Amino acid sequence: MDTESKDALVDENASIFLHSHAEVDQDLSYLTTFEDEVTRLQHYLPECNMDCFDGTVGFETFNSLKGFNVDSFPCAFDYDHINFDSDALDLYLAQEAEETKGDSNTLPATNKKVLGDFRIDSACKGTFCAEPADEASNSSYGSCEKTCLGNVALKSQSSHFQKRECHSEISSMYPSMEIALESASDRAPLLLDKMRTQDLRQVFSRIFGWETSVMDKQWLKRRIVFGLQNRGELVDSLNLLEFDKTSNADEEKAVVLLNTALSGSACNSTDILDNQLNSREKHVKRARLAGCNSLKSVSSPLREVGFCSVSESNTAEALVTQKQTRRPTRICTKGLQEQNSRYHHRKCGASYKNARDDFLNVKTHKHHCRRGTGTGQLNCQEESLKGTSSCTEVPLGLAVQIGESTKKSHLVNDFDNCKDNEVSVSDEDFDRETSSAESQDDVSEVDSVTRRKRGRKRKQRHRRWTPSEVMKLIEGVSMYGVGKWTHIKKLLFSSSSHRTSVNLKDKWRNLLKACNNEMQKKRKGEQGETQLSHQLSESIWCQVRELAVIYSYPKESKSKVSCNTVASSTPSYYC
DNA sequence: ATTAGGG
DNA sequence: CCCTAAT
Repeated sequence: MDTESKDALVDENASIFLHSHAEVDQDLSYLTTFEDEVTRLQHYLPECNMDCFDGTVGFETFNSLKGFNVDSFPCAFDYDHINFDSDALDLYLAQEAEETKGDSNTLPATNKKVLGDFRIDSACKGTFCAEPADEASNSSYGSCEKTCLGNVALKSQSSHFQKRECHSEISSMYPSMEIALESASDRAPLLLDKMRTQDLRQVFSRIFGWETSVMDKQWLKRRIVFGLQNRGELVDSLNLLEFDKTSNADEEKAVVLLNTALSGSACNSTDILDNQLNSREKHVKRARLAGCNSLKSVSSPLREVGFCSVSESNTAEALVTQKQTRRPTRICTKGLQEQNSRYHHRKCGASYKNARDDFLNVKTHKHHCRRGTGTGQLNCQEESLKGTSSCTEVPLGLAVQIGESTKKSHLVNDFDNCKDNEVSVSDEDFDRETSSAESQDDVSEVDSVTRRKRGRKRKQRHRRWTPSEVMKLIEGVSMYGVGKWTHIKKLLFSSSSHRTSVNLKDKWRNLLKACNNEMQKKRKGEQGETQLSHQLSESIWCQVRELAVIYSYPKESKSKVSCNTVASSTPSYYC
């Protein structure tokens, strides 16, 4: 590959990535998937250097000014395989485009290896390396000039990683990533490339459910490929496409095949979501390394399950998983603007904010609807439904513990009540926030139905604390003490963007209260246990009690804990 | 920016 | 979970 063609290649990639902001803002479909956000990210890093890819890898923790938050970067691995696919696809498309320039129709076999030969070098412990096995590419690998796209510059600097003791997890991640790469061996683009722009757009609309104004073939191809992948039908489609290709089918057929591949299960994303709302596998693909830097390596068993499923991407199960992982989203702004007077904007979690709102400058409006606003709440929900009927995504009923409603009065609003109505948020928020493998048990069908009836958007503010989260919190308190919420957050909840330090504090407060209630019940001999107490073993309460004694939470101690436990009772009495 | 505490 | 005050 000579210099000239490299430049051309860069240009090709530029056409992939560098859509204008106006274009991005105009077409809401740009904001629908993580992959789009990577694209958007690259607006800011058009030079496409190594760090650029670091950025895509650790998107959540990316800060345009500071680079990565090193602390949490190691936990951002859940996106890696996606990005690999993306970048590999970029490279592939670029090379393919270049090839087809000189050689119109034939698609050299060398194209295939572009994707297939990626390997993840796990030799560098704690360092994330992905390099093309291609020698030619490697030759200019280090330079990281504008050709880095062609070189697949996916390499993180070791220093970013060696800080954390995630090595084992990272290592265990490699197999799945390799598989992810394997499964992405894309021949779909081959066929897609033969299709006219109109066809691509047609396919796009079939996949995503709405028309896009984008005429960029590269972009459309990427979207389609990822759309297929999202629906877990990439493999199937590839098979169809492959077959189709060998049988000399024409473009029309390609469209038909693509549509066919999609029509079976994917044409109505709403229905799909309805049906698959509560599937526990939804989060698998994005299973993150939650708690990977936990000092005691509080491991979530579900994590392994997640990775396992990813590795088995050829199984039907994994297909389902993929299908549920990402889905098209529409950004709803119309109607909301009318409602803005009823809302007020509100800040949100720090990391979240940094990674998204600040950086991307997305139209991510957070609307806040408080109970005290009279008719506001109901109206806003109903009207936003009306005004944005075209984008009424199924509310992904998030976990709300019904059982807790009976205990609501005892806790500090642990059971939250419809405060935020967050719309126009890209999928990733949801995925990210629900991707924690631990939260898989959270989904309450009854509640999701309830929410749906109430016109609830898919964004739920309240996330039930899972037992493992509680355990992490308790562990954190025991290690750092009460009040060190920021430390605990950073060290144990760095991967849980939705758990802020304040949340931890609140949860601890609630835990103390709940713990106290448990004890009172025990004294009375009652057995009416809360759902929470079912999930949390007795040892948990025991730990809470002891910690409550040690650290005696301010104010809380005066009322119940200290009066009952510290003063009169032996903390370990019930243990 | 964090934390405590009320709602 | 949200908000505010205090630090």
